[in-house]
Amino acid sequence: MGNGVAEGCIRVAVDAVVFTVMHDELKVLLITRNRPPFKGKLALPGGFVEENEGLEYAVKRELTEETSVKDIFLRQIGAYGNVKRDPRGRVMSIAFLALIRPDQELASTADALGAEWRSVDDLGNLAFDHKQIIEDALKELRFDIQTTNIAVQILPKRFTLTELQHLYELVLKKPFDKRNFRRRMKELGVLKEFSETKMGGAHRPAQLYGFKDSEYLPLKDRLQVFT
Amino acid sequence: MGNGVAEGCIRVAVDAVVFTVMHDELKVLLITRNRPPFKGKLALPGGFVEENEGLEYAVKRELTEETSVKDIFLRQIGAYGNVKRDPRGRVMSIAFLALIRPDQELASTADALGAEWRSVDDLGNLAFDHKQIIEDALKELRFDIQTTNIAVQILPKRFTLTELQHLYELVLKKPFDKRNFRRRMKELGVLKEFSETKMGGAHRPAQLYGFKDSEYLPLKDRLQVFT
DNA sequence: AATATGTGTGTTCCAAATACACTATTGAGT
DNA sequence: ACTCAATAGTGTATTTGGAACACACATATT
Repeated sequence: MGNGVAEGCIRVAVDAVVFTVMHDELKVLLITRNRPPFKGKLALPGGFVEENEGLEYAVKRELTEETSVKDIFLRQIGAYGNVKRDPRGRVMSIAFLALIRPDQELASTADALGAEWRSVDDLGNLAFDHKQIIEDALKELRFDIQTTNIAVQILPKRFTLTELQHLYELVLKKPFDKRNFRRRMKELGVLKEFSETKMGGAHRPAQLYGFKDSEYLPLKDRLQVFT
Repeated sequence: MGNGVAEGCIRVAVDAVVFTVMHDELKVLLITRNRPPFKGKLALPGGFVEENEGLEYAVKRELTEETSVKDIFLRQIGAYGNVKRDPRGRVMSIAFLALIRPDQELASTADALGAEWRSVDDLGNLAFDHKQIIEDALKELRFDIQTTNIAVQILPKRFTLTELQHLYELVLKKPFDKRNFRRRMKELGVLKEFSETKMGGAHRPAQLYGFKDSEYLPLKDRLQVFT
């Protein structure tokens, strides 16, 4: 300990792990780095936190700067502080998780050579420890989708229960029984039913549903194992 | 963005939320601050991360320096990065959680006016946002005790099932049925039975148990809500 | 009208959670 | 030696909720 002004001063970055579903695959949003280190490699969108901004503000700003994605909900998942994780020197990073609709514009910007959606099963080598961060984020996502209404963020205002089930099956990588899934979802009490139906297919039109709450919300306070 | 060497440079601290159980109460380890800001106030043990040390190393070092508690397991629970959380300027903190045996020596050191155990129900005003951090840590602890073997850290090598149940009841603030508790604990398969019994009381001697694994370990990979 | 696709309801079956009350063993006191 | 107090230890019946499954219904396509 001491009294130095710069004591404990470390460069702090934020990184966003943004998931979506496209073409029946779970995708994560990556950029191609435009600067060393790891120039030309794929990495999570992110960057350094400014002196006068909060972490959540910083990650949203960086995300918009690098991918033009904006106005999304991001949840903090952890701090990565390994001394050697960045070749430039000591840089720690706070990682955030999001799940968004696939219809966002991904503009190229000055800060990155372009953003793209990559399948989580086919990431290749990534810059820094970003592969590890994505793995951790995926675990959090799988947990969150079972215990919060985070699905609000990716689904349109109105969706069918079949679409909802597809999402769950894709994220959790396992099939569900249709009838039981519908029953349980309705019993959770987080959905509202619209009077409209979705026409268009060669089949009976599907009832449309939406979430009652549009903010991130734990479904039950927290899981109880011992009751 | 830019190229400044000090870009994104923020002072980074670590804080330890260390719980134990004493006199049938859940306690948290606090120090009295010896320096401004908040001089004389209670705070979590912690301090600035050095340039060349990892986060976990830093929090262990600070904890030992300030309370002489050492060799314990600490799990990261999150980063606190509010711009205004420290009157000295921009300081963020990474918080860690631990659960330890109550028989540790708490020595006074140069860095703090002494460490003490305080009941979580009677904290009073704390420095910084430490009250919030403790609240969050308590939620994590309640979750962890149900989904990991974190109880290893606080229990002696050998303990009775009644002692184990007391711990759970205290942390989760609810009573359990003795028979169901014992059955489920045994079925979890994380306990081993010793042949010895605990003599001494004016009653039938209790069977002694221990944990098979002594490292922090999720009991099931992660909770499944949708099966 | 036959078919493909998806919706909606009812029933059975099984596993997990819950509720519940007595016996066993020791030490202390007399 | 006997009794009492105190805690350890145990088994079963019932309920509940989820999973699996059968079937009926509605619509658009051909």
